[in-house]
Amino acid sequence: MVAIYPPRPRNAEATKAAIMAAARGLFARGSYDTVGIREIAGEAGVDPALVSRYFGSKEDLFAAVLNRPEKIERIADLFGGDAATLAERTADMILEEPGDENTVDDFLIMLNSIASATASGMVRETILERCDRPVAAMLDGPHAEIRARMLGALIIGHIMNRAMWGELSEDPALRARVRERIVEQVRLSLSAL
Amino acid sequence: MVAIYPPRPRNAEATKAAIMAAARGLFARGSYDTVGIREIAGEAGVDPALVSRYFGSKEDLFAAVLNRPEKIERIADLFGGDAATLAERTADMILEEPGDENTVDDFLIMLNSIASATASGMVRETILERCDRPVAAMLDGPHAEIRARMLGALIIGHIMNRAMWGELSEDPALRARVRERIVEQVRLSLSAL
DNA sequence: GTAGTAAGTCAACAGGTGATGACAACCCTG
DNA sequence: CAGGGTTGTCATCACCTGTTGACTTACTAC
Repeated sequence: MVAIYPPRPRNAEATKAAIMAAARGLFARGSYDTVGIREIAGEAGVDPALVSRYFGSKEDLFAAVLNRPEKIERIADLFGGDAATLAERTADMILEEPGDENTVDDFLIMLNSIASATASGMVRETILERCDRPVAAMLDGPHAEIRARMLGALIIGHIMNRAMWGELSEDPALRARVRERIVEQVRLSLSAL
Repeated sequence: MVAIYPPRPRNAEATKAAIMAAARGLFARGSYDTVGIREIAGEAGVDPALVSRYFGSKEDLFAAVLNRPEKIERIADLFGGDAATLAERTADMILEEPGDENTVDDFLIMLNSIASATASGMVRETILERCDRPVAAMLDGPHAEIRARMLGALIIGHIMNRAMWGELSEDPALRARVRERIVEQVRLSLSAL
């Protein structure tokens, strides 16, 4: 027996949001090239044609995901706050619990598609503007750029590591030790002269 | 470079090698999904059909690139040597000069394709077997696995950083300072408890 | 020189991709 | 009720992908 659902409520706003959410989730687990429009539409429960209709092209959709206001705000909070607690904030972000609105996913979306011919430009620009520049601006002292990049390398590494192998550990005590070490690493990177 | 005259010497071994070299170079700059067989063949100056003929499938070709003996040996040297100088070796690898036979490229091939549906499994296995396991075996003390992973994160981050933004700096003095800092970072990661 | 085989070439295939335009259902306004 | 604009559906296009099989060319052994 097949349940008959109402075809789909005619609600453009909700449809757009569903597409966006599906794209976000899929782009965080695959890359720009591996994730298809039909796959996104299927995950969102929407006709594939609507993706093109509402977002123009796949490229535009990816750009929209990259520039989601929630993401931009979250990253601005992370890199624009107090310099004294940057290391702690960074470590907490890296060890963040999985969830729907996850900063780690925002980074994964960028990192997973950095080798894509189409998306790499956008990704690079976004990282430069949203991450490197704010961090470099926050740091004082010589070679702020290089120190910002070394922090960037650390974050990239830990996030890809986590994506590859899952959470580091479920033991809270061990997690606390790992967090401490990450904080130390970040501090060291930020003081790199 | 490929001589266009005479048309092409009938030499299966050289052809295979040319394909392999082209694939290696392209996979280090793009991902498994973005690099096509026609592109590889073009770069090697070879008919696309020969790629399938000599390597079976694109997947098999990628696996062959992943398991190149030179690469395996290089990585084994890096992670299998003396634990006391591991930090220095790692830093030198990260700051390696560009070249044809570059360890950084070997890592990039793996990292760029880690989000590919087809290649990610191979890549994960390779990293686990060739990097994580040797490092964990080399370390003694508690939680060798986690410490190996933290070193892995560091390497991944620095290599992706370098691929994104190019060499850190051309000033030799600055490079030396950066190297020092990386050595410190690696030491810290290896001692993470 | 000639057969046999290795090496390279070419055209085509099935399948998948992003994108489009015509159509149908719906809702809100008059 | 009738209109128009919005929202969703469907079939299809042109293109690109990996792969294959039939063909031609070159080399080697007899």
